[in-house]
Amino acid sequence: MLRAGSPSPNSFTVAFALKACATVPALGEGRQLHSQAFRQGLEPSPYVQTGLLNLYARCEEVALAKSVFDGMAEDRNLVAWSSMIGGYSRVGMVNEALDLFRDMQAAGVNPDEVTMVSVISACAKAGALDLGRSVHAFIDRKGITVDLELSTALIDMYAKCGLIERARLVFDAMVERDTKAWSAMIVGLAMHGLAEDALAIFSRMLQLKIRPNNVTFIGVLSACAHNGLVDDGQRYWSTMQEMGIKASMENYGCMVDLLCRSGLLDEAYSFVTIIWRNLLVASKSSNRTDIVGLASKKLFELEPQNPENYVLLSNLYALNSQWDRVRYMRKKMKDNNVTVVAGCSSIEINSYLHKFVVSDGSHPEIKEIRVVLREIADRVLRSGHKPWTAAVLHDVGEEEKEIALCEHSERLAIAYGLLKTKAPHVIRVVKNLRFCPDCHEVSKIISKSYGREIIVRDRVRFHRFIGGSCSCKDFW
DNA sequence: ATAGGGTTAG
Repeated sequence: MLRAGSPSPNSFTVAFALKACATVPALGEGRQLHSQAFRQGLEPSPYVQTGLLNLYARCEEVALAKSVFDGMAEDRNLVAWSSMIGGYSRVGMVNEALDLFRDMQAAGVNPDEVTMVSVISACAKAGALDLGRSVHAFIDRKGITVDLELSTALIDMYAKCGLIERARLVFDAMVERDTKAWSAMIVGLAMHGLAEDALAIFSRMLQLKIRPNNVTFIGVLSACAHNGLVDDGQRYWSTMQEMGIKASMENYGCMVDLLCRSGLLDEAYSFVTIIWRNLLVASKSSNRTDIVGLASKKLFELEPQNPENYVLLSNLYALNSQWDRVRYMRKKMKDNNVTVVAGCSSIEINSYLHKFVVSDGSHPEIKEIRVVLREIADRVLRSGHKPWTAAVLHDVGEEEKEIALCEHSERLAIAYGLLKTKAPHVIRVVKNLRFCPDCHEVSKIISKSYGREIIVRDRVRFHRFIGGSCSCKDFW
C-alpha cells in the first residue's frame, strides 16, 4: 500500500497493522510503524496510541510502553490502563501492576474482566495468595463477569498460590471450558503432586472431545513423572503422537524427567540427545559422572553463553563438595564473559511483595534480618544440627561455603518473614532460582526449629514443611 | 472497519 503511494494510511490502517505486530509479536516492524505513524501525523489518535502501547507491552518493552502511556495523560481509557497493567504483569513487575491498578481506580476508571485477568495473573506470578484472594473478592463485589479467560486466570492463580481446592472450585463452576482452561487445571493438579486427579481430569477432557495441546501434555507427563508412573507416561507420550500434537522442548523434557526418576537413565539418554540440560539436572543424584561430563561438554558446546549451564554444573559440584571444580566454573564464566541474573525470592507481607536476591544487603531492614539469620543459626545448632548447617544460615567467611551458600535469597526471605509475621504461622516464600541444591533441606530444618509451617514455591511445585515432616513426595 | 485478557518441565 505504501509502495503504491495511495491511498495513504489512516489511523485505522495503522491501528490494525500495530495489532498484527503485537500479535506476532514483531517489535522491529512495530517500531517502523511507530515512525510511520509519526510521519503521517497519525500518532495522536487514541487507537494508534493504545495500539503502540499494547505493541510495546506485548513485546515486554515496559519502559517504551510506559512512555506511551504517560504521553496519553488525559486520554487514558480502560483499554490503555488494562494494556499497561498487562504489560507489567507479563514481565513479572507485580508491584508496578498492582500500583497501576490502584491508580486506575483512583482515576475513576472502572476495571472490567479483561483488566482483572492481568491483575489476577500478576498475583499468580508472584504467588501472592492474600492479594489474589482480595482481588477475587473485589471481582465478586463489583459484579465483574467471571468469563472463560478470567476463570482460567483464577484457576492458575489459586493453583500457583497453593490453594488447589479453590482452583478446583473455580474450575467446577465454569459453564464453558476450552483447552487452556483444562490445561490450567491439569497443570495445577500436577504441580501439587495430585497425579490421580490430574489424569482423571484429562480423561474427562478427552471424553468431552476437547482437544488437548502440548501444554496439556506438559501437565499430564509431569504428573506421571512426579509420581513415578513411567508406563503411563510412556503411554500418554504415544497418545500425544497419535493425536498429531507436536512435542515441544518441554514435552521432551518431561519424558527425560520421567525416565530418570524411575532410574532408566540409559533410556533417557538415548530418548533424545538434544535435551542435554535436562539430563544434567536429572543425573544430579545418580553418581553417573560419565553422563554429567558428556552432557556438560555438549551443553557448553551448544550454549556457551547460557549462565544456567554454569550455575547448574557449579551447584552440582558444590553438592559433592568439589570446591576446586566450583572455582573452575566461576573462572570459566568470567573468562567467557557470562553473567548470571540472580535468582529472586519474595515474600508477601500485608499485601506487599518484598524481593530478595542472594547476598543482597540493600533491604532497609537488613540489619534486623541478619540478626534473625543468626538467631536461626543458634536455634539450629541448639537443636542438634551440625555447625555446617548453621553456618549456611548466615554469612560465612570460608571461601568454599561462601561460594555456594551464603545469604541465599530464600533464607533472607524466610528470615524477613519470621521477623515481620508472628501469626499466622505459615510463611510462604516464592523462589525463582532453579537448580538450588540445598534450599529445601535448610527450609525443613528452620521449620522444625521454629515450629512454624514454611511453604516454599519454586517453579516446580510446592514444598510444605511442617514441624520437620515433609509431605513432598520425592523430597531429595 | 478501529484498542486490552487465560494454560508451558526440571
